[in-house]
Amino acid sequence: MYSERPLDDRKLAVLRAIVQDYVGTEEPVGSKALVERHNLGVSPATVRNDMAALEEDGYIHQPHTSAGRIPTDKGYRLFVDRLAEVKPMTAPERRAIRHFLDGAVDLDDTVARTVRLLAQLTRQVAVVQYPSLSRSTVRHVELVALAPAKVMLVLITNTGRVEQRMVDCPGTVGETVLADLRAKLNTQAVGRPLPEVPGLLEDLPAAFEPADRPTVSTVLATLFETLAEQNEERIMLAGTANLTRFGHDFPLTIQPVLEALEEQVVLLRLLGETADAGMTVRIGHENAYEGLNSTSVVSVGYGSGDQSVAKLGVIGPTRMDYPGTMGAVRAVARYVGQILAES
Amino acid sequence: MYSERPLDDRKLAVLRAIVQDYVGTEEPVGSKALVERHNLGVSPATVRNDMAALEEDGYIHQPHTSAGRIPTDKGYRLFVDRLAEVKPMTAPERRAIRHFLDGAVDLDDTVARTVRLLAQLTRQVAVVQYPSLSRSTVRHVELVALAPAKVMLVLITNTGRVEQRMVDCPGTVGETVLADLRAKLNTQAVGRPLPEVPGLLEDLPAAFEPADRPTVSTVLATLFETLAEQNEERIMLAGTANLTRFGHDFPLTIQPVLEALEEQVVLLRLLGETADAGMTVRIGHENAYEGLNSTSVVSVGYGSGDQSVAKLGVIGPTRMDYPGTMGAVRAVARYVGQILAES
DNA sequence: CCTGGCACTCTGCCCAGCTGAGTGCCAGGG
DNA sequence: CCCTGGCACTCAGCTGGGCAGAGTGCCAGG
Repeated sequence: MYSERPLDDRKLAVLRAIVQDYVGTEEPVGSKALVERHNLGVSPATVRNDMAALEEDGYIHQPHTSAGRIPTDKGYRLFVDRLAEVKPMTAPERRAIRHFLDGAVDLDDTVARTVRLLAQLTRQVAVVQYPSLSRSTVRHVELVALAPAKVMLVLITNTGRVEQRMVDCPGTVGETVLADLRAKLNTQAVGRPLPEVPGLLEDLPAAFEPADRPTVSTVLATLFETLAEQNEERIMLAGTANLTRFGHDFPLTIQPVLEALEEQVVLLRLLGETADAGMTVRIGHENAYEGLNSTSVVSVGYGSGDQSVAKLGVIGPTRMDYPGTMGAVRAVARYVGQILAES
Repeated sequence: MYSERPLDDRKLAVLRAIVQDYVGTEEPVGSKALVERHNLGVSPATVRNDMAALEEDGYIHQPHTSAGRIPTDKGYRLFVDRLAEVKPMTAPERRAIRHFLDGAVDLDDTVARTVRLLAQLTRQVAVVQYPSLSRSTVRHVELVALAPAKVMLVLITNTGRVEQRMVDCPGTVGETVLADLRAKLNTQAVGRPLPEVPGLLEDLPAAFEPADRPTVSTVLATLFETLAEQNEERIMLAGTANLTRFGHDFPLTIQPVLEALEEQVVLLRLLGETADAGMTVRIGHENAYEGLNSTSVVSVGYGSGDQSVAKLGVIGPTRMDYPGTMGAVRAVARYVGQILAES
């Protein structure tokens, strides 16, 4: 890479204007239109020179001679990093968000409302990850005998998530043993982060009669399995209908995106790349997944306290309203966090 | 409506050939191409006469003069009712279905696998409704004291579905009362269909000490609420990426469909219109929901025994391979039923 | 009742020409 | 040294005419 001259303020202003106009009109923007719409204080000819410089540096691009300019991924990147301010939600908007999310009755409902809200606010595709097991703590463990040798194990986390598994025991399970195990499990595990639990319970079978140990071990094994099942991470989607407003060249753009959205794995990885703190914006080719090369992903972690337990975000065309989208994503994440903390 | 002459066999054969060709090529089919591809044993001119008759009766339609014919909704309807045989799955296909579904570990997984499988087999959008509470029976009810006045209620159905609710009780709940209530609930409700349960338990508070009755009533109220929550019916979707192969005239066709797919309510109503027994095919305008006017829905009930507990189906363009789609839908429904019955 | 022949009607495509937007470059002025 | 107005140039997109091909409807004859 050869060294680039630093861009002076006016060139930055021109780039900002180009991004704003292009996002608004979806059409390549020319020098004349630019000076008319923005008070740049210079003539079109001057703007043209700046544009030529911006193009040489790779911030904008011309679809063909005698067309206006379009920002490149690099241009959007600069815009996001240095030229745009996250647009805060207005007070009524905040109230509406708050109100909408407050109506939720359980975790499923909270996530469902969040994802719909986000899709509606940004008019793009919204993605919300369920609070992941790995960063939650145990609220309660319950054991229920369903049949002589069949026990149901229920794990409840502090985020309100409930996981249940059937356990087939090696022999009949006495109610007293079950009660004992239940009590011990809860005393030792409640309040602890999920990943720590296996270590804490390792020696539990030793506290039981030798005859009961196989049963205890079986139950523990299932519990550990449940705890470890990272791949059980779930995701909820909304706003796919907004894809139709993506661009004019349809099937080509939309199909890979729809395919990506069907793959939980892809979405999880996508959200996984979100930095733990602060908002992450991945523009166009910055996305590892090829099908999303012409989309941008704005994502952020959310959590019930200071720590983030899961991620959420939106997926839209690279040509999106970054300040507005980022504002909406941030606001929604903040409120979901509050809701989770309260419940 | 004026009386229509009965269509003779050859006209029916012509209609069948038109449907088959159009489904294959996606292009209006003309008389010459028809006689070449199918052994109709007559000349194009004759076919033309038949086509004119079919058109007059509204079974086919000409986009413009000097174009071939396209089946109308009415044409597809006749085809489905009288001309098509459900295409059974081949033995290897059946094995693959069986094998794929057998790998499921719980209800969520079963539904997820089913919907993906269906989408893949039909290359269309697949919809699967979770086994609904209303037709299931109670397998177990569990009560867990989480805090002095906080009880968790867990309801498990014979289809493997688990619903849990938090109950805030009016006062501290003693463990003995809870155990008593738990026992009574299970004795009276297990094995009963969900809708019957409220009637059976109505008088339960009377069996307790007056002091405990408010608690018992509160728990019961929550239980009944859970039972009644029909709107909790959930649906899983897959194969939306297949929408891109829908037609050439893109955004217009696809957008209303995507919007419909986002609305659980619409999907539920759609599946709700499925007849309880046998397969239902709704073609084009036969769909009540306007956005799906250019799509067909093939749906069927499935269940763990003789009775259907939920519905599943696919949504595709009216121009779809009906015999193949119907075969796939029927086969998948049958196997899911078996899986549910076994678990 | 079927068939071959024929005239007719369209759509889709190609080509040419025009228009307009937008550019790059240059010479002149603050 | 940077900005500006002017000017020639390029090229996508639209328009209109002309052409080819597919497909039809109708008719008279077997």
